Amino acid sequence: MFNDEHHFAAMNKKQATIEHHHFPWDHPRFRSWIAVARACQLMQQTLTRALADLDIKPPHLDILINLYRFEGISQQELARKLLVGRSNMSMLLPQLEKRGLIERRGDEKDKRVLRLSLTKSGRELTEQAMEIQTTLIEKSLDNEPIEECLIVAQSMERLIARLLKEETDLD
Amino acid sequence: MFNDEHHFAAMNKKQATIEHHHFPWDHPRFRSWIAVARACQLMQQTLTRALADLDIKPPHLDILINLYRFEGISQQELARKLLVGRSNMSMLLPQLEKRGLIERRGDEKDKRVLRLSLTKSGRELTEQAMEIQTTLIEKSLDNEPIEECLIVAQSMERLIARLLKEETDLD
DNA sequence: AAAATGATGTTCATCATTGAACATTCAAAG
DNA sequence: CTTTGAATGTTCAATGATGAACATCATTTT
Repeated sequence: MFNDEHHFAAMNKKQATIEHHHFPWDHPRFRSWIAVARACQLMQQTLTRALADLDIKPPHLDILINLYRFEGISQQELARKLLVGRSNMSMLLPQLEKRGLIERRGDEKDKRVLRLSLTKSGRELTEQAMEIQTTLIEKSLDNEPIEECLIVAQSMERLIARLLKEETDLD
Repeated sequence: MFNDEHHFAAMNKKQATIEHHHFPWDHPRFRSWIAVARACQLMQQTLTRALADLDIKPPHLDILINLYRFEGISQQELARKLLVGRSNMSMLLPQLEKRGLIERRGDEKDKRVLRLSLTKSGRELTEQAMEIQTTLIEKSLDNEPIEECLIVAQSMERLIARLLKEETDLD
């Protein structure tokens, strides 16, 4: 994946070994991250095809799974968990509601917030979709030792915490 | 990040320990993958803000970096490297061309293909943008030991190879 | 040579996502 | 109590990404 560049092919060996990290792709962390990003992209595309039969897409599944775990969550909280904007939820949730997969009920104490929950058919669809996603992930990662998966998970969670902290520090 | 679910809170301890992996979020690989996906999303958003001054977005940078490394690449090859559709390139490249960042010249041997290259200002902008991206990645990952970065990279590259193979097997 | 197959790039309709502007409602400060 | 500020959800225009249908050009088959 990182071969066949002919740019600067004439650079002599001495320079190439002495002058480290002149290009991004010479940085190990950079290359790691590019791999992560590409893997995510591919997984997303694969999942999209795997979910096609259920007529939902990854963003919808993200929503459904969170409603499955956190019944009565608000749109705002949902958006925060998914790291997307509120407006996005305002666009997607009415679709799911019209399909009879979710319900939106106004909170009694606070008339601003809408509390979300799955309907019966929504819960059933979610279970099917989660089964598909879990199978895909297991199938894709079953060659990776479990310890390495944990290392990856920990790295990513530290990264998430770090980026989120940076973000809130700016506000 | 995986606490506070009140769903099935009444499940007794025996069941919880004996019945493994009834829910996706109990699967270690599933949780790993969710973390990877969220981290990617956050990185993308952070990079978007970091690039705002240069008036380009991550997809443009992906293109520019590849043109920087692989001068004279075709649109098709570029789309393959970026794991996107050809139509996507047909939409984005004319924008970059109008901004004077890239050039598209028809191949002489094969009149179908357009060969892509950076202009002088395109190369300068790319270097600035790569500096920004590299700095962001280094800054975000400098707490992660280099060995763990390599483990992550290898895991991801195996995953990419695997998913790509699955894909071509279907055609 | 002619025809069929394949590869490359474009166009188009569709959809997810975003940020800004807005309305409503709540909470805090005066 | 009133005003001020913040939180929640909606609308809108703009953008990136996709797949299907199409047009060119190349390659292979017949």
